[in-house]
Amino acid sequence: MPHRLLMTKEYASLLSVLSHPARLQILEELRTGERDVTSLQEALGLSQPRTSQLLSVLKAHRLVSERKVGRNVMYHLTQPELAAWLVAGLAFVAGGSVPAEEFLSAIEAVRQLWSDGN
Amino acid sequence: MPHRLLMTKEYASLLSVLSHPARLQILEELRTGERDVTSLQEALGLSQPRTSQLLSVLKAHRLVSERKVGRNVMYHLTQPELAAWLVAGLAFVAGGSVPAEEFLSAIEAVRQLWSDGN
DNA sequence: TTGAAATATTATAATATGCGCATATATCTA
DNA sequence: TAGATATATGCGCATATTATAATATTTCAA
Repeated sequence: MPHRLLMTKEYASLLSVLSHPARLQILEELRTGERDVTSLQEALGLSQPRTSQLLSVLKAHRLVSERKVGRNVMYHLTQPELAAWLVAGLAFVAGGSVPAEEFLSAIEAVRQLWSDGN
Repeated sequence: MPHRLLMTKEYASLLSVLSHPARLQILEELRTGERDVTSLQEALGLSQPRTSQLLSVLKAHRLVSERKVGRNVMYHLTQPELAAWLVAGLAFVAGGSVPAEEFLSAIEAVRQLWSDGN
């Protein structure tokens, strides 16, 4: 398979990992540093197994890395710059349309959230 | 539904549209300007109906816009900056690992392709 | 070593997506 | 108007993804 197509496929597969609300939220939580599974689980309001499998998907694509501390597992962004790139991508939500006022403010709110230390 | 979750869902849905090799290729083709359906169809080696439905997905999410010219339909990026953002995202393919030499060069090749006028 | 806490894995039912095929629509040209 | 060209749409099936529930593994602490 030619390089270009290979790349396109790899890239598409990366994007498909990102294209999931809960996985995006996990990345959002990790933008400020390490978190253990239970902490993420509570922040997202998900079950423990669900949280764990979402993390394993992110891990499989090397978006997050783990570190064992006692009986906990701490997760962090493998490449912290990913968070900034994701924030930049928010600009394309709602496409080229003229979005509703409310929607614009929602975008801005989330942008803040991701940018600030919270 | 709170703003934040709404946004996350919207964003995830945008990313899912991007997470498809052929759709990425279409966006790649459009990075330099307008193209009609037949031209895209030939560039991608897809059937006409398939090309058309891929375009309709991109259109539904306002990533591309159309313009009728005679009996042709010309498509273009609604937000041309999307292409640059996608190029930046290539950095995260293969995650934080140390990728094989060959793989790195493939990334670079594609980056060139997207950046240059071809 | 036994129990409890933290995390991971597996099986599975429900749902969504991808894609080929047939067909429809619209526009131009002879 | 008939035919050809360009594009779009609807349907159906195969496959992929999501999410829940049950179960397993690891580690600590008493």
